Amino acid sequence: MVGRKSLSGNYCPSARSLDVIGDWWSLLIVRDAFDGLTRFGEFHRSLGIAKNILAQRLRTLVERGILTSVPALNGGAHQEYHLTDMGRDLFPVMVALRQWGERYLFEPGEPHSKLVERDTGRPIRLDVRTDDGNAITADKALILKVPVTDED
Amino acid sequence: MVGRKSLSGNYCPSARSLDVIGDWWSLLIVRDAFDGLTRFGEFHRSLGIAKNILAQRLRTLVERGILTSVPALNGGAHQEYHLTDMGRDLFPVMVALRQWGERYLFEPGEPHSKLVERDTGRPIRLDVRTDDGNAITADKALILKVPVTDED
DNA sequence: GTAGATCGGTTTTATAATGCAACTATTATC
DNA sequence: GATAATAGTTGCATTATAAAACCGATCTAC
Repeated sequence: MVGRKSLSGNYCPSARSLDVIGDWWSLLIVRDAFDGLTRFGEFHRSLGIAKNILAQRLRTLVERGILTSVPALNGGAHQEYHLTDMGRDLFPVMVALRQWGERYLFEPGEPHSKLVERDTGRPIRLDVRTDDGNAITADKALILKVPVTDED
Repeated sequence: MVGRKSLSGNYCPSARSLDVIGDWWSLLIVRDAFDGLTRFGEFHRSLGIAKNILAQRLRTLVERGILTSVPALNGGAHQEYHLTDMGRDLFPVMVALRQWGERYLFEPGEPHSKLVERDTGRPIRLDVRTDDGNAITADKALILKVPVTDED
């Protein structure tokens, strides 16, 4: 292996996204960050990830601008990892994954965590639409490739 | 290594989803399938993936119900790989990834492929909402963990 | 204030996943 | 019927990952 293939030059935005957060652990760490976790040990316990891998992932997530490491809000001497705006904007990705998993990966009636609006308790979901509000399914969509340098 | 950690028993739907499609190549294959590719060689050329890895991924995607392999529509003797309903329902995940990538991983003005409504050419986007249509940002959401067996 | 526990990692070592190239069997093309 | 393309499989080299041991700095209990 000559190192994992990089998709960073690809003109498909999905491909570039996967290049950045498509590895095994990154999105799980982000999920925990959405859940309010900030410290090394918290991620470690929550995910059961090996510590060396966790350290490496946190480092690259910070490098790539998805997390920042800030020097502990509460006087403590440790670091805390917080989502940046870029990281927080992964929210729809998380919701999409969650929605799909709920539908296909749980037995009917099997318990699972739920995502709700904090204030009202209403369930949260997500839909694909055109900018004028029309709901879209996959078959009604079309990918326009970039004109010259075909790549996508 | 004792095999890559399985998250299939996790009560967080996002985690289970990542367990199924969270590896390096699966979502890229699915993206190409959305793009209309069906044959081994097409995926191979499009992704530049090693052939043994591609074969393995196609096999597990079929096993897991995301693709089906059908015996060539046009009399030909080869297999074709098509998205199942389960696979097609990954569409929002793809759109979410695409939208995030467009925003953060391209220079202003840098060309990239675009997703539009086939009939009208209108751009497609996606939003997180409550079931009564209220737009939601990450900070307004809350994950309700499953009651007894804390896991998520 | 010091002994022990906890936190946040790094290092080492073993194994699994990946990539590459070569090979094969089957199917299209001429 | 020869040639090439397709759709893989096999074997080997390399990389990524995991588990466990280790380590210094900090926090806690006494």
